[in-house]
Amino acid sequence: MATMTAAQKREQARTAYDAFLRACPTNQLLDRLSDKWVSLVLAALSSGPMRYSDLSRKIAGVSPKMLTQTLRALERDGLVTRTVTPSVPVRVDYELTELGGSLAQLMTAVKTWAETHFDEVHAAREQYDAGNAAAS
Amino acid sequence: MATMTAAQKREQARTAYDAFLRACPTNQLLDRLSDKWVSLVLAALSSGPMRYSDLSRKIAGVSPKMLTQTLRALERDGLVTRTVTPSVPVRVDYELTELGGSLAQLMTAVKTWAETHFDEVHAAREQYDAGNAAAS
DNA sequence: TGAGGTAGGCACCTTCAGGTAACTACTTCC
DNA sequence: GGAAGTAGTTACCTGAAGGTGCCTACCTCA
Repeated sequence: MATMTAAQKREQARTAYDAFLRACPTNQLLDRLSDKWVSLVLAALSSGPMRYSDLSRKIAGVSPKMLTQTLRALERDGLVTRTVTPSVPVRVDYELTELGGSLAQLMTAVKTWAETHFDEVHAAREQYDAGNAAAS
Repeated sequence: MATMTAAQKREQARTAYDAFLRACPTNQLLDRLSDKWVSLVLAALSSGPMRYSDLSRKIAGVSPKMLTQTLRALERDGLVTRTVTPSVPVRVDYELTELGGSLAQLMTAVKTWAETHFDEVHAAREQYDAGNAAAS
């Protein structure tokens, strides 16, 4: 029975995890929030509504595919609104909803934490790296 | 000059992005925080110190590799402490530092947001999906 | 008149994060 | 004496996220 220990345990653990953590709606939202581009788009939009091309310029490193994908996800979750103005060249504006705004505030709080404690983290890193190098 | 438009622009954009956003220390910390396992480990440790195997059981879905990797990263950033007790089988305890605790509180705030607004998000999703299906 | 901008969609292709499995050294329990 | 647990490390491999290029359709400006 030695052959099934690892596999079986893994299987059991996975099942337990699915039931215990994966099914938790909070976790699903957390996953969404931890997306790389979501925070950037949220930050960009927190200074007011923007058009698609404005966003792609402001965030710069984002590919059109990812930008569209991220915006669709945020729109689906009711965090941003997508307003199409059927003018001469079709113009599309994206804007934070109230819900999105409240989330953006939270992200700002996290950002503030990062800014406040960055020096501590940085010091810890240097100390860790130095200790690591010396220990060898 | 038509051949360089896309490539050149992309290059420029990438450079601008690197200088403008990637170099921002806050962004680096944000990246760390948005890690999938970091939040889970933080949540697990917020209820008190735990041993390696305790963590691997509690979080379940995590592989030993990812757990070690996550813990090392957190330790390096001064968010958790790693205490080795050279007892009979080497025993290792992980515990949140003060810094880690403050971050865990922030994550809890985000979690609270997610719990509070989950129904709104869920409603938005259903509406979006329904509208999408009907529109076709 | 054709090049460029606006708002993406589609398909391919690469990369790398993360999973899996196997191994270590030491000890204790059966 | 060997199987199992503790705390990992290492090498290998896959799958999915994300990047890139190419396409549309319409309009305007040089």
